[in-house]
Amino acid sequence: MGRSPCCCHDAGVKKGPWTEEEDRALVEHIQRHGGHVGSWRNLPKAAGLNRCGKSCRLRWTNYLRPDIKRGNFTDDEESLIIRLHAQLGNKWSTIATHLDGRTDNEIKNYWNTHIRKKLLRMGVDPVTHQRLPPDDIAIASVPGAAILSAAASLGGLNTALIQVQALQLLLQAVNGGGGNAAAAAAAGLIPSINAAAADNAILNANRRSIVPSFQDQMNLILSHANYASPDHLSNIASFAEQHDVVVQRLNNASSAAPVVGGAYAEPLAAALASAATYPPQEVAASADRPVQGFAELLSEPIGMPSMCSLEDDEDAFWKNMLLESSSLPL
DNA sequence: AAAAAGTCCAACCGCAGACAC
DNA sequence: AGTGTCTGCGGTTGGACTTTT
Repeated sequence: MGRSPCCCHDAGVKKGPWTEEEDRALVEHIQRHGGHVGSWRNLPKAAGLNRCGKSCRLRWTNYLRPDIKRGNFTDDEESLIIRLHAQLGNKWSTIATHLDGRTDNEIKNYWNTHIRKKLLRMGVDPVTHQRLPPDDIAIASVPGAAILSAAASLGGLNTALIQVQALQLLLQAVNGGGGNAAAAAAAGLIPSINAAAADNAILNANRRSIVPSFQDQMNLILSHANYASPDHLSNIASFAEQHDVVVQRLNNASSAAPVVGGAYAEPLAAALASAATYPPQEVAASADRPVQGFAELLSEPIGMPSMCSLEDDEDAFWKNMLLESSSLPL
């Protein structure tokens, strides 16, 4: 109901950084009242502070509260913030309720100063969580070494995002959308993919997960690349459906030995080379195609999925990828 | 060593929902 | 139903600090 007159506009009310004495007065006042503030508007006078009630509330909730956790954000916290932001947008206070001891202000600052820039470096729009258009990031023209370097610079960012990025680039190349340049760019990601796969293997080794592993997703993509044309792939490139296929495969062959990191380089390079020189070689017998039916089910080709969109249940691949990495409930 | 540029984050601003009267 | 007050929220700012030139 409109804006209220605020004591902050009163002449003589102090603004700016808080002194130790002011902090002490505020904390002691709140402690004297058993941690209950009552009316923020009346608090400054009662506590002997020449501050506006609003300023006192902010100081308490963002800095002086005893349950506040200081220090750097962990990788898990960072991953959770990204996931929650994809789901909630700039609802910092809601996001803060999922992170013990972190304030909305702190999370907002961390997003704007760290995460946002990391996502942009990865070619991900921090607002929509979708990949930026190729014109914006010119990914196909970036040498493989530069992509690898960029991936390495991600530092603490959870490996799940590297995996997501790698898979998207790979699919783009395998689908033939980027031609030779895209294939070459994706090939440059092989070392990053291997590193991410190794990380993922470590993650999965510590728990029995029914979520498709990164290796399984890679194997599925490779299997597509080896027998299917780009046109065919464009029809079956729904991650939600790939997810179903992978789950089915896992159920059918749960004892299969996992593929470890370094094993990808050779078959992946071959697959990319094949995709880049479409039309491809001999197409395998249709009976061997696990996703043969999808092309018939879909009336129109499906484009690349939205990156990290957690609101869309059809994008179970992204959701599971991130859930797996954070192992935290929604 | 010093100036300029960039980064970080505590604190402020103003809007709007909830609630009391 | 209308109005005033309180509180919470998200966007923005400004100054301290760090890095680069």
